[in-house]
Amino acid sequence: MNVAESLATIDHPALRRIAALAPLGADERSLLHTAMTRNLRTVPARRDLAIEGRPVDQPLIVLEGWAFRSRILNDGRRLIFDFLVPGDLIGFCAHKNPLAMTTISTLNPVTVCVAPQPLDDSVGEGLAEAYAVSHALEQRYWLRQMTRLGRLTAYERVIDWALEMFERCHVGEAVWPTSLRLPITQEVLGDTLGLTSVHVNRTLKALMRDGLLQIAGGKLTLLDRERCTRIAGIQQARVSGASLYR
Amino acid sequence: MNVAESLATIDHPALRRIAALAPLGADERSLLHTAMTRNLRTVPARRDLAIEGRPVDQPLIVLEGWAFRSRILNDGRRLIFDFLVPGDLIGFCAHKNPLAMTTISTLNPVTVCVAPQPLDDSVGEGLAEAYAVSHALEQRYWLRQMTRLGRLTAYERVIDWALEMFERCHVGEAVWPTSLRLPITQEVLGDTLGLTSVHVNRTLKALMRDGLLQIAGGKLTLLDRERCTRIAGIQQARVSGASLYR
DNA sequence: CGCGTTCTTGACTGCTTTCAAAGATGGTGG
DNA sequence: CCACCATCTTTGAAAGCAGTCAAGAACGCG
Repeated sequence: MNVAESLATIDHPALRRIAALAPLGADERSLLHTAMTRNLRTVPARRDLAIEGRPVDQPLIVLEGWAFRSRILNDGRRLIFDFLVPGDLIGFCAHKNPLAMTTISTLNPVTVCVAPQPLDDSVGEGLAEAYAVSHALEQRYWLRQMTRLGRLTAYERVIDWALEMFERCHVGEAVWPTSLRLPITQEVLGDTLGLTSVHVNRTLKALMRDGLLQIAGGKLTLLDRERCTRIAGIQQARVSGASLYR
Repeated sequence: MNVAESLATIDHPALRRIAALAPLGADERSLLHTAMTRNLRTVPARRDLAIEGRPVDQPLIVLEGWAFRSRILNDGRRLIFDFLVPGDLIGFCAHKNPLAMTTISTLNPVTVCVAPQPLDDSVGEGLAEAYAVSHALEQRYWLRQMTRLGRLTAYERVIDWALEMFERCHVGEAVWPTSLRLPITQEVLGDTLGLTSVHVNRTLKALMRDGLLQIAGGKLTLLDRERCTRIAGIQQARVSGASLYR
């Protein structure tokens, strides 16, 4: 691996996010790098990466694009559990013969690679730790989603969700940008927040009017992060002593 | 230990539930049995077994009593994520230095024991599998909870939740009893379903009027399981996840 | 440029909450 | 055994947040 490749890979958002979860050795980074440059698969937008109830196959890493986990009720109602962005893991299961618990669908073209397995105790300890922390974070997001759906108003839900998206996309980074590209419609956001798209629209208008945040043109912009954080007001528990958050 | 004790333990709901998750060898049952008769700890009602943000200590098995996982917002709003009943596991984490993601509080006196660790690959494979399946089930319940909170009406939420409680308490059992003792108030149920206790009360009245189920005197009774299943059945996943198009 | 998707807005409906107060329940001590 | 108290349940009236329905405007892609 030459220097140019090394730099390019180190800058890859997916690798950056995974590396932020646990300290990785040079050999582990190399394992990841190899996986990320081979066995790539790109799935077009609006396709399923997994279908609820079907057997889970190889564990994957999302390298490019966005996807979401959802469930659709018999009468058509849909709930979106969460989004998968570069650096997220798919299909890790500790037990035998696992079945997919949710459907995973792409929002735009998604590139994945097979997640490398830890080789032995020396090469892979950090990797295993990173996978475990990634899983713990996912659980934390699910708890936060339950709290949003169960106890926050529409206004609060949008704010809290927006902050979470920044967190997810910038794990371990000291500074957040002020905006984030989102390939999602208001309908998708509604199904994520347990609202109708009409009410999402009205709520977004109110949030912009109040100078808190803006979602327009496929871009989420935090207009007043300070005030958003205060309104969301949910205490955030850290999952690990490691300094993932500041 | 005399025979009577042994029989009593084999019939113990906690052991029965864990054994239903994966085939356990005689030595593994023995490990569990030893753990379940030593190092017991009983915590009174209305105490915390864990506090969000604090370090997680030994993994535990609930032997007796009920507890719940919750989060309380700054202004006092509370969401209950799920309930822990005999046979449920607490404090299993794959990564280092884990912190509790939720507070766990007891509803009545709860007896726990330390969960035995698998000894090696021969004695413990089934145990490890049981723990993994238990964890997967927990995640499944969380997804179901998100769906309830995000997309079901109050009426549907109560029904779906009631069926889930029977499922949780009778994992792997062919026949369900028609009723279940629940040490929970309507206030607790409201915080579980994202409703006010007042509306829970009204909804319960409606469900009883419609002959579907009854929650009274600390007992949940399924009056018409068939019809309840049909109403909650909207939660059954559709095979065609393909998602964006309705 | 044209068409389908997405966004926006208004009017109306309705599920759920809020507020308040009375009634039931269960445990405790006299 | 009963009085007493705290907790929990129940009910009504009014208000509010979010959903529904509908239609026009804006956007983006080919």
